[in-house]
Amino acid sequence: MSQGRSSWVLHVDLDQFIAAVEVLRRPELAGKPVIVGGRGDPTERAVVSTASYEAREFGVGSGMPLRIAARKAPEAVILPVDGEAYTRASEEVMATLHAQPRATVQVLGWDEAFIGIQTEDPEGYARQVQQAVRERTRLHCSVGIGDTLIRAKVATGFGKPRGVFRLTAENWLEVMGDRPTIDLWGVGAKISRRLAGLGITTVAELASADPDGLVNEFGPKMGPWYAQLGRGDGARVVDDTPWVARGHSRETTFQRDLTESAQVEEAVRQLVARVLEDVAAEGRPVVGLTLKVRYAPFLTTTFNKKVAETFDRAIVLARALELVGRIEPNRPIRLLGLRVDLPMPEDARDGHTPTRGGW
DNA sequence: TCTGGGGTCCTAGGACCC
DNA sequence: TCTGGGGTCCTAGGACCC
Repeated sequence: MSQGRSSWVLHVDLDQFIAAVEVLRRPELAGKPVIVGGRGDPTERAVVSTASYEAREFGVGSGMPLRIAARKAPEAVILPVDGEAYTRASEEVMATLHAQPRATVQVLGWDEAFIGIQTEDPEGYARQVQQAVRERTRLHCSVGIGDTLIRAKVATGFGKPRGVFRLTAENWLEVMGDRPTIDLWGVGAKISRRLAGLGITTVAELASADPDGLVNEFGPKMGPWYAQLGRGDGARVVDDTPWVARGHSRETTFQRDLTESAQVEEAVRQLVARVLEDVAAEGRPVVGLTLKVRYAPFLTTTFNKKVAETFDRAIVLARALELVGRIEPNRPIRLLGLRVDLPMPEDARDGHTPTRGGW
């Protein structure tokens, strides 16, 4: 590590991004509890997109029903989601990252990206990145430094807010070993429970788990992937290949449950029309169609239909309406939400397409 | 008045073919 | 009358992330 420049992965993550963007254009909100979600109306069915740190002190967090958030933080200012504003801010941030010297940038979403960099002083580089982002956008970010993408990503959490943290093979188990598996990126409530069923509750236990047991439980891909996650191992190279969408979707939640098939048809027509706009812009044909029907918060039914490569709106709509015909034909309709997914052809990048396991 | 909307990827099982 | 295995495609469903 002392000779020349070593390769590092930096993970840059904006702090309370959406709330921060809102505060920038409403300076009077600085230091106040701010919640952004839905149309900003806590009486509607909607959830919190982001809460400011002040709002989080009341126990408000992302994904929480807006109604409950408003109850927990009655003083909070609740604002509607303004996707275009966040897209603009995001573009400024990413342009700043791309302008960093020698940086390879892999954008992960609105508010985070990996940077691949060769340097002797990753902390110094990270501080430079933070300063550049702050000067150009007035937004603050945290930076994780790692020798793999996974370690960099996990490291960021220890840097928040506005900090820098380094996580490598050297200190991974020391820092993460005793933590529950759910703290890992990619392990949620369900998987951590299944891991516990195998006697694995901590990251250290997962890191040294019997590979065969994991394959038995999770299959040939996910089994080895979870073992690798436990060790923090994986890809070390930041991949700046332009991202190509695998498909597009539109989802909606009804303020009042739908009960008539005519209403369902109309809703599907609208969703299909909206998602086809994205597909038309991409210029690649649709190759399938999935209709997800939400009957209750946790009860979803999926209908798939293979579609021969087509750009034809009428055909796509007709296929979607065929699927509508399969929704509970013998029972009264009571629909909470709908989602239409339109996959597009795999991009021919000779097997390069990064997968979750590729991390 | 109980849960958004946009994504990604994996697995199991049945149908079908050789 | 009894009995294969492997591969691929498609559908349904699940899990997770921001």
